[in-house]
Amino acid sequence: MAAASIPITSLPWHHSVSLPSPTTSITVNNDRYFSNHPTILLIKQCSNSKQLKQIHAQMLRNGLFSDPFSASTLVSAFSMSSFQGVDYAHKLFDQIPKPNIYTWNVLIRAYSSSQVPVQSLLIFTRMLYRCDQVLPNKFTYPFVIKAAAELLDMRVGEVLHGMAVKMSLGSDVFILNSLIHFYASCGCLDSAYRVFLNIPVRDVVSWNTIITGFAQGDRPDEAIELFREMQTSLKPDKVTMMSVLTACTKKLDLEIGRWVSNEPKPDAVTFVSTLSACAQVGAIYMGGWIHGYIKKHGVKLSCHLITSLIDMYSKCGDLNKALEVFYSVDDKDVFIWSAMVAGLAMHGHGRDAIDLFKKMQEVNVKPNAVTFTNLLCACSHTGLVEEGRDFFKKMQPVYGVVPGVKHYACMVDMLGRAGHLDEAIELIKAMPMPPLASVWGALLGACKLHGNVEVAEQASSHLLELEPWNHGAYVLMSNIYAKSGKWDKVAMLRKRMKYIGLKKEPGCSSIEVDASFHEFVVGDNTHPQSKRIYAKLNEISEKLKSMGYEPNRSQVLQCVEEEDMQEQALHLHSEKLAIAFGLISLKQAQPIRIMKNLRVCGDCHNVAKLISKLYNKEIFLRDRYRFHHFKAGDCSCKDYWPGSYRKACRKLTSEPLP
DNA sequence: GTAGGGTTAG
Repeated sequence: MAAASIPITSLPWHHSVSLPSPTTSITVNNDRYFSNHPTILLIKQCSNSKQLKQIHAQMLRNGLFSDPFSASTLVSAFSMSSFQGVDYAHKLFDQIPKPNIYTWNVLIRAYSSSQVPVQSLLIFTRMLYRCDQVLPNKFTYPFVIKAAAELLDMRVGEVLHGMAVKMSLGSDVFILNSLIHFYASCGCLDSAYRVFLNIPVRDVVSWNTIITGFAQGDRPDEAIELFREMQTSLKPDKVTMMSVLTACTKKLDLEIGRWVSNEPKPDAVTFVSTLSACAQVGAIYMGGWIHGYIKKHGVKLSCHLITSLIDMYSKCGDLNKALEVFYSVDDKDVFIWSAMVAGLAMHGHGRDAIDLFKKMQEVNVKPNAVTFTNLLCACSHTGLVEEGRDFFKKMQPVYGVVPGVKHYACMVDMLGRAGHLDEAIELIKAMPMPPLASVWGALLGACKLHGNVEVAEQASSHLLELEPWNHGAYVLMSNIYAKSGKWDKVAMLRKRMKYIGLKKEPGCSSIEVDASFHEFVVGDNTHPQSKRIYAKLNEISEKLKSMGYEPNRSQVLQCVEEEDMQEQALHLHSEKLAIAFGLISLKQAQPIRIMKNLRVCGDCHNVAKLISKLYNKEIFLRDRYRFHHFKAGDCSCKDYWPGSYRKACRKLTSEPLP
């Protein structure tokens, strides 16, 4: 068969595209397969249905449509786009003589989240009655159960539940999670909870689903209780926090409702738990609203509540508000002082944190272990090594606080970051307790900063021994290898990660605009305002170039070879998208507040500094470890955090010792 | 060699 060359002018990436023709074919189980990967790649690159339709026409002409794999890929591609796309996918599906289970599932999935979820169920029954040896599998059930949940059809859901069990799929966690969602949607929280309890190994989604169920079903106390229980075995994620936030809001609503009907007012405990959820997700609007409510209704400000407020404002990026609350109280206990030290620390005001610590002693409040963790953290984040060493040394003899693992981790972090790797290692060796993962993690982080491969290898092997599932360790290690050009080792690590099923946590940034959250991942184009965002990014990029800015390529630590590809990867980091969105959607006087789940990369850090100057805009960026406050071209971290440790070290050594 | 894929919130 000769290659057919057809111009598809509307495809953006080429002026003309040749569809590959099948060059080889083999027969397996009476089915003929063609080797045609390029077609599939082509389909996967399509961004709209017009392009897909053109490819479909071509496939029909050169016989590729009779290849089940190509055809099902096409159906899948159509079903991904809008509702019209699903409709078209359905028509296409009907033209396939013997669809395989994957193709069935594709269509069922597409309908399950469409405007007509009932179609999912209809196609499912069609599949059952066709009797051509295609049976539903573990991928089918989550979709049909989802459709039943959408339709709130109790009977259908129960039947599906029974079928899945009969097919020995009764312990598949995906199916069971879907069932929890189904029963909860139908208002049968007890059935949902029973399913939840029967899951052999519960994952984050299981917990999230049941927590959400209770939160939305007006049983917020149970939701919050489950959230507490969850934390003993699993790390909550973004979805968990949103669900907990819902639960807290509900609780507050219920409390207010009860208060209106002359029952006891919402108490401080309610506010403490709600504020803590706000702090964790960075919901400053909601947090501020609660603070307003507290003031308006004269809720008694206990030390606990004050601590929560300070913590919330600090973690949401409003240090001034946190300080305002702090100074408005006369009688402060050790928790309030410690929270304020932590707030100053995470915003990079190490000196102020130390001053506060001194003031605390002047008024005779005795520091505890938490105070010292925060204090050492402050020293570490600002590079105050001498001070940190001194406090650590005095902890036990002067203040009577025995250093714990956390304090050692802080010290290792501080020393390592400042370049004293040997001293950090000596400290680990001298630890009276076994070093936990946090200690090795700190050492590994320092190795990344200083490009020390040998120590990094040791640290990561200790870390992975303790936490084999820690993908952060793999990513750090592979970045260290990449930085020193050891691409073979990078490849080996990626292979191993894949082998044990670990995935890199995708970078994700969120921004709160008028009380609603907007999230971005790398290269995200799913936001409704996506076009405007990218236009803004281009504008920024032009302006920065004219200022003489060059992207910092060492930040792209994947094996990307082409130069402009690298620039693109940098260009599309989630924090940049969020900043661009902030620029177009906030008023001039409003600062941009962004939260990132990972650490900010050096290039984004530079760009943020430049943008703060260029657009005269304050930017608060909370990353995994701390805050960066960008203003007039500078950052509150004084560049000590991401990459420029040398500068900070030089600054340190030139300063007189205390 | 003949593959691929799922659940939770707003």
